[in-house]
Amino acid sequence: MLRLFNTLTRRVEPFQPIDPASVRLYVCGMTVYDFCHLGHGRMLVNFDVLFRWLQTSGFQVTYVRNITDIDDKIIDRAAQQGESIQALTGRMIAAMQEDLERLEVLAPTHEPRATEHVPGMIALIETLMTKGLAYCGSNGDVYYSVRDFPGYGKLSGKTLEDLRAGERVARDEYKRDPLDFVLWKSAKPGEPQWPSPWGPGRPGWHIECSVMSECFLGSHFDIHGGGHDLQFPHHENEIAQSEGAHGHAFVNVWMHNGFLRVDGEKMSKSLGNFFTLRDIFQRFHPAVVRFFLLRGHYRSPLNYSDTHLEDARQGLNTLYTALRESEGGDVSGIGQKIWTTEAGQAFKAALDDDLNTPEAVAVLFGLAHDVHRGVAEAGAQLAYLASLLGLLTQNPVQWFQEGAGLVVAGGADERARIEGLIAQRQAARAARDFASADQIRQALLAEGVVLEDKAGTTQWRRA
RNA sequence: GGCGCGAUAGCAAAGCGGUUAUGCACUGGAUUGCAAAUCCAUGUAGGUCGGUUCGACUCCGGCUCGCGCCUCCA
Repeated sequence: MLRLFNTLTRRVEPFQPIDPASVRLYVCGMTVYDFCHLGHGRMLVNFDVLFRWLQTSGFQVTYVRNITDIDDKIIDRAAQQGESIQALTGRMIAAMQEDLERLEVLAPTHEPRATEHVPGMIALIETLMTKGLAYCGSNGDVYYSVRDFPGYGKLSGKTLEDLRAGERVARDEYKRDPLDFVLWKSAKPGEPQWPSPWGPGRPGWHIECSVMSECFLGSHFDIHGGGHDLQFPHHENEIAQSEGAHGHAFVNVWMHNGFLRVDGEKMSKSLGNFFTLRDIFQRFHPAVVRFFLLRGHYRSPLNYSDTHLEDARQGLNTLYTALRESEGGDVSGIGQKIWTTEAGQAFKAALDDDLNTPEAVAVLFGLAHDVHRGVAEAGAQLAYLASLLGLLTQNPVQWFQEGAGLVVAGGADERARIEGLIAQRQAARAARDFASADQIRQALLAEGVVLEDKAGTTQWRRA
């Protein structure tokens, strides 16, 4: 049985969906004003693994991952670059989708955009007004009144007093309480705006998730996820909005993934220490990045460096070597019987234990070992289990020839040239001219091509 | 200042109150015309000080160090 760490209770607990056959999952996605960086990639891959594992576990999963396509940063960035908001967000959404496809992150069931749900947001704010949980400030902004929502702080484990004691709580003359947050912002000239009972304006950030989750999943659903930094205030505020409006529980399980770090510090836009996925993909194959991310537990911090990515690449190559050895691993005929095998059971136990992907990956290495020792079906099991994590999806021979996880120049022409040299070397070997044969081996090795003589033929791969 | 998380071998990273995690790198042997891959065999751990226990890397407490949230942030 699947067990998940629930931020709300701060412990790992058995997962039981509201409806036994299906799971409703919502994850806070991207604010599209820039390219995705590796930290975003980590979050998206982690929840992709959850999505996949829930499905593998037999649940019918409705997965909603929103896109925030209106907010201050988007407005600022568009102005700064002299392009329209739609042009900027359109460009960034396309880039994100390309990045995610390369990372083999599956498309969610629904991917709503904030701008498509403004009427719903206005309706929810009106409900909050009616219930006395929201008020309109003299500046025309509408605020949520946190002191009127009992239980504010339950997700982040903070009390209103704790929060007020913080040095960094911003003062705002229009708010009744410094912790009150904006539900609706009145429009400034030239900014995008929608009509509302409080005048033209645009929604605050938190309200969109309360509305879009309810639209697709109802007002009470199973799992809500996001990065650790969203725990407070974003998710806390979502709870205040949704539970305040509906008067009943909003989400059963809250999940938050740990940060990706650079030199021990959180990778973030504000620190400027981020690496975009597309930059990394210029050097490493996306599969290496995915594998690197899954070698760590989703809740632990994970340090990024080229050395770590290179370690991951070597490890992934070990798995691909086994897969190549087993001739690709014929997955047909595996099916449900995988769960009666030792490896299958260990793999399931690992993922059922709060998505312990490092341990699941260790099972894959065990199978790779079995392949080389001639254990029947080990290759097929390896390919099958790895596919459940979105790993080892490439053809192994191609994988090795196209760069073995590195991005190398050269296409079909380059391959023909290498194979020509290999043919020359084979001729030299046949003539027992080992000096010439070794010369070709050395020349190819110098350009990163490794030759592997085996059973009379020569296989090659990139180092 | 408030709240919380972490400290595992050369590097990365898990589980576990007593039995090999795993990967990368390294060492010896086998194999190979030479290699690569692989196999076999080895080595390197658990911040620090106490406590609980027959026994602790694993539980409890102090200390030190690192990180996060409290402001936009995945």
